[in-house]
Amino acid sequence: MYPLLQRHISERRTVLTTVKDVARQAGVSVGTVSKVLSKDLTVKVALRDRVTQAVADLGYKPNLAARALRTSKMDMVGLVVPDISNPFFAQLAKQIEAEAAKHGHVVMLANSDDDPAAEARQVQTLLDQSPRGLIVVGCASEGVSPIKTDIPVVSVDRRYGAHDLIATHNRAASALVADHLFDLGHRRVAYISGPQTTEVGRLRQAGFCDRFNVLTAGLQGVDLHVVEGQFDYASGETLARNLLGAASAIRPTAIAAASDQQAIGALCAARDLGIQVPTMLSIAGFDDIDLARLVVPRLTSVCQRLDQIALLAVHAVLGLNGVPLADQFVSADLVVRGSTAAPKT
Amino acid sequence: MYPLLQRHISERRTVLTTVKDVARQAGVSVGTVSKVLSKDLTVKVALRDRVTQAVADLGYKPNLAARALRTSKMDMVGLVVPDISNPFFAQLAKQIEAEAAKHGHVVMLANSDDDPAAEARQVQTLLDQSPRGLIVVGCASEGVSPIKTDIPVVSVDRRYGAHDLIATHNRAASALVADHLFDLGHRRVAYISGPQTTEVGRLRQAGFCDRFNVLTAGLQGVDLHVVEGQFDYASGETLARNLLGAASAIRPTAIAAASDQQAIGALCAARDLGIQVPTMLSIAGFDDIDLARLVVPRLTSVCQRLDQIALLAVHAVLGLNGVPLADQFVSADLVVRGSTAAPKT
DNA sequence: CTGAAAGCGCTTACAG
DNA sequence: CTGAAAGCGCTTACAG
Repeated sequence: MYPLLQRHISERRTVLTTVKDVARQAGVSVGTVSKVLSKDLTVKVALRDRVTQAVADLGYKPNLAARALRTSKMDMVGLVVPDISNPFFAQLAKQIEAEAAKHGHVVMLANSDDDPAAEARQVQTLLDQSPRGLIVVGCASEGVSPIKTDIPVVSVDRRYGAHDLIATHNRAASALVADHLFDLGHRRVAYISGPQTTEVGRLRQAGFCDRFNVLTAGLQGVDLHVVEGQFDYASGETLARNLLGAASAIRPTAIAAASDQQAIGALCAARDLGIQVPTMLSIAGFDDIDLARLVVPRLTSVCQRLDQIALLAVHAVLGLNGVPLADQFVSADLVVRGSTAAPKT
Repeated sequence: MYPLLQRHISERRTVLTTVKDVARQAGVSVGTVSKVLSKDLTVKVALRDRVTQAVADLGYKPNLAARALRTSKMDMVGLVVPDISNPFFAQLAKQIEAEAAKHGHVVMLANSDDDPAAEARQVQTLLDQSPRGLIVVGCASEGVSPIKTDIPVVSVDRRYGAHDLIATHNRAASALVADHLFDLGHRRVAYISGPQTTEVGRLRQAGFCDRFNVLTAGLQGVDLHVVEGQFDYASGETLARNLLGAASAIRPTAIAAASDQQAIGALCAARDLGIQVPTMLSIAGFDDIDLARLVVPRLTSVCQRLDQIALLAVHAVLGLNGVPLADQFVSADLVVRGSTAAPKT
C-alpha cells in the first residue's frame, strides 16, 4: 500500500540489524533480546546463549538513538572547556575521555573561549543531547548562569556557576612551594600571583603566603613581596624584571610564581639581567607543563593529579562508586628540578 | 489501566515539552509543528507564526534522540585524534569544533593513543552514535583497518586507512623553507627529517630536498646532508649535536627540521656547543607551535592553516558547499623570525 | 521465566 | 496548505 515507504524500509534493512532480526534468528521475542542485552539475569541461560549467539552471528549493534528515546539518556558525557588548545585543558580532556570510555561513555567537547555567553550556549547545546552528565571548566570571568537541569553537572579546575567543584587543593599545593623554598633557606622571597579576580589566583597566593608567614614568624631578615599579574609568560617576565632590577642586597633570593608560564617568563628575565638560576636566584612555577622540563634549568613546579581529578569528575556525574556530587579537592605533588637551590650566603 | 505508567509519563511531562504540547498551544497538528521546525516553507505564514510563538512560549526544545531515531542521524561529528594533549591536534580539534558548531553540530572526541587497535575501537564507538560524519587523524603506525559504513569519513593531517585526506601540502610547504634558506645564501645545509615510515616525514623531506637540489643545480660548494630522526625534541638535539660537532669549515650553515620540536632541540644543541644562532647557524622548524615564539631566538617556522583544514574537513563530511569527499591539500605560510639569517661569509 | 504490546517524540508520504 | 497516522528501534510493566 505504501510502496515507496516499503522500499525505503527494506533499503535500510540491508544495512541495519534490529532487535527484531535478532529475535527471529534466536527464536525468541524482542523483549527477551532486550533483556539479555541489558544483562537482565531473569532470562534463562539457554535462551540467553541463543540470543548472544544470534547477536554475534548478525553483528547486531543496538540503535543508540532508539535506546535514548526510551530511556531519555545517551551514554555520553559533555565537557566544556575555555580553550582546548590550552595544554592544561587538553591534558584534562584526555584523562576525562579515557575515564569516560572505561564506563562506556563518549565525550562531547565544546569550547567556551572564556566567554560566559558562549559558555552558556555551549552548556545548553550539550545538555540538549541528553548526556548522562556534564563537566565544565568555568570561564575566568565568573559569569553566574544558573543552569537548571536534572542532568548532573560538575565543575572542574575552575568553578562554573554554583556547581560543585573538583580541583586541585590549590592552597595546600601552593604551600608545598613555600615549604620547599623555606627549607632551602630562602628568607627574602617574591611571589608573582595570578589575577586576584580568579579563585585559583587567590587560593594559590593565600596558600603560599600564609604558609611562608607561618614558617618565618619571628625570624630575622624575612621579606615576602607579592606582585599581582596575569597567568601568562609576558606578565612573568615584566614583573620579574622589576623585582630583579634592585641591588642584589635587597632583591629576592627566590621567586615563586602562580603558573609555569610566569615562572618561565621570570627565568628569561633573570637570564637577560645576567642573574644565574639557581645559583643567584631560585624560581618555582606551578602546573608542571611540558615546557617546564624543556627550559634550562628545568623548572621546579607543582604537578596536578589530572588523572585523579578526571576520575572523580566522571564518577561524580555518572554516580559511580559512591563518589558524591560535591566539592572535592585533590592534593598535588611538588616536583623539584634544577631551578631551585639554596641561596648563596 | 496502567496507573504506574501514567504517573511515569506525567512526571516526565512536567519537565519535557513535546511537539504535541506545542501543537495544542498553537492549535495545529503535530505534523505542522514539525514542518515549521524543519523550515518547510509550504506552511502558511499565519500558522508558522503561531507555531513559532508557541515554541517560544513553552520554551520547547526538540528531543534529539527522537529525531535521530526517525532520521537515523544525529547532528554530531566524530573526531578521533592520536592524542588530544598534543598541542597541534588540540588546535585542530578547536577549529573543527568551531566549524562544526557553525553548522549546528556537536563534536565527539576520542583518542587513539597512536594505537591502531584502539583507533579501530574508537572509530567504531563514534560510528555507533550515528554521527553525520567522522574525521580522523590517523595513527603514526599506519594500521590498515577498512571501515565500512555509509557515514562519510575523512582523514586529516595523517591518512587513516584508505580514506580521503585533507592536509597541508607538505611538499610545497617544506619547499618554502628551502627557498628561504637558499635566498639567504645558504649552500651547506642539513635536513633533520621525520621518520620515513610516515607519509608526513617523507613528504616534508622530499619537498625540502627536491627544491633545494633544483635551486642549487650546477652551483659550487653545495652540500645537502639529510639525517633521519623522530619528530621530537630529543631527536633534534642529538642529531644536531652530531651535525655540529664538525669543524666550522665543513659544518652546515643552516639546519632545517621537519618539526619545531626537532628545531628547538637543535637550538639547544647549538647553544651548548657555543654556536650562535642565527649568526653562525640558521635553524628553521615546521608547525609554528606556541613554543616557537618563546624560544630565543624566536624560531622561523612553517605555519599550517588549521582553520582551512578544519573547514574543509567539516564541509566534506557534512557535504556542505559542494566540498567533495576527496584528497585536498592546503598551502601553508612561512613565518620568518630570528633564527634564520644570511650565513657569515 | 517469556511474550505481547504500549509507548518514547519525532518525521514524512499521503489523503483531503 | 493541513492533518491523521504510521513507523523509526528500543525498553518495560504487566499478563500469563
